[in-house]
Amino acid sequence: MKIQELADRMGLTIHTIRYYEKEGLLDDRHVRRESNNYRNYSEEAVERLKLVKKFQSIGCSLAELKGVLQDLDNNARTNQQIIDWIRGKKKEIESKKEEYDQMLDILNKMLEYRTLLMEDPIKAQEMLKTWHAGSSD
Amino acid sequence: MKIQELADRMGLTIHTIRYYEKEGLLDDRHVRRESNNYRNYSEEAVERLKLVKKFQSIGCSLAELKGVLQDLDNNARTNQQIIDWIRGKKKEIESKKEEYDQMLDILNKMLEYRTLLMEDPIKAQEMLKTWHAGSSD
DNA sequence: GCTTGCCCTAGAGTTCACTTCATAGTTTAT
DNA sequence: ATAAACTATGAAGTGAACTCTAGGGCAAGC
Repeated sequence: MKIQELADRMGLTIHTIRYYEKEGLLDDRHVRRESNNYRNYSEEAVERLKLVKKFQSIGCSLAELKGVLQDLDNNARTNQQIIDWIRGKKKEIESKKEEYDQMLDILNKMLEYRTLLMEDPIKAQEMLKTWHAGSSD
Repeated sequence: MKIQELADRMGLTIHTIRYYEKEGLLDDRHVRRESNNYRNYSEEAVERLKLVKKFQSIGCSLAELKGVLQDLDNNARTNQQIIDWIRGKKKEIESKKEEYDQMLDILNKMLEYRTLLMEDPIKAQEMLKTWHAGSSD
């Protein structure tokens, strides 16, 4: 498949895909060149880019991703190193999820207040007071 | 309190704090100038920066944050607009959390496989096969 | 055969969120 | 009184991840 098709399928621009290749996130299992020098992508490229997007969505930098993917590809690290990396990542993600939960709490309170403000502004005022009494951070 | 003290308390650099001010995240409730032109921060500045950090940690850009904070400050938007914004943010966070959960699943599988690989490589091989049979994305 | 459209490369430009620098005024300690 | 330490400003620099441009090669339709 040619680059534009892959870009459409993945929701990326052709620039981004070429950029990823330059950054070492794709290798010859994913891209080959046709006789006219056009890039030709395999289905594996789709899977690879899905993985890239997934990791990226949880805050992996491209550099980190590159390391991980290459290590998985060619077993550059020992199994123990990989296990350690996975454990570290899991912790990161779990604490990130906690932050998100805290943020959801904040938003829920805000929403509660704002909704009440539309229905019963006086009660909303009271709500504010109880918050200010008991919130310190 | 002067800038270095605030920086220490918040775990930020003085540069970052001045930068935030320049970007409109702090106003005269948070910073005033002394006669010598030094910035003098109130306790509210601490709360404000905590809020900034919180929003930032869930992926808000400073620009978005500026809009939100200013709107909350001076009621620039209608209550309904704010409610809509909160609902939108909640959805964003919830779908982000789902992504994190998916990622945790992936990591857990990887961990399971890698652990087994150390204890019983043959079983690990079998594990790989069952995955490849049933995974498409 | 010529236009239109997709492909190539190398490199410059952009945005975000800082970070560093140059230069200078102020305060504090010795 | 002078040095060290803190403050100020404006502007330039950084790194990540794109994004765009210039200048060119191939390919498909009329």
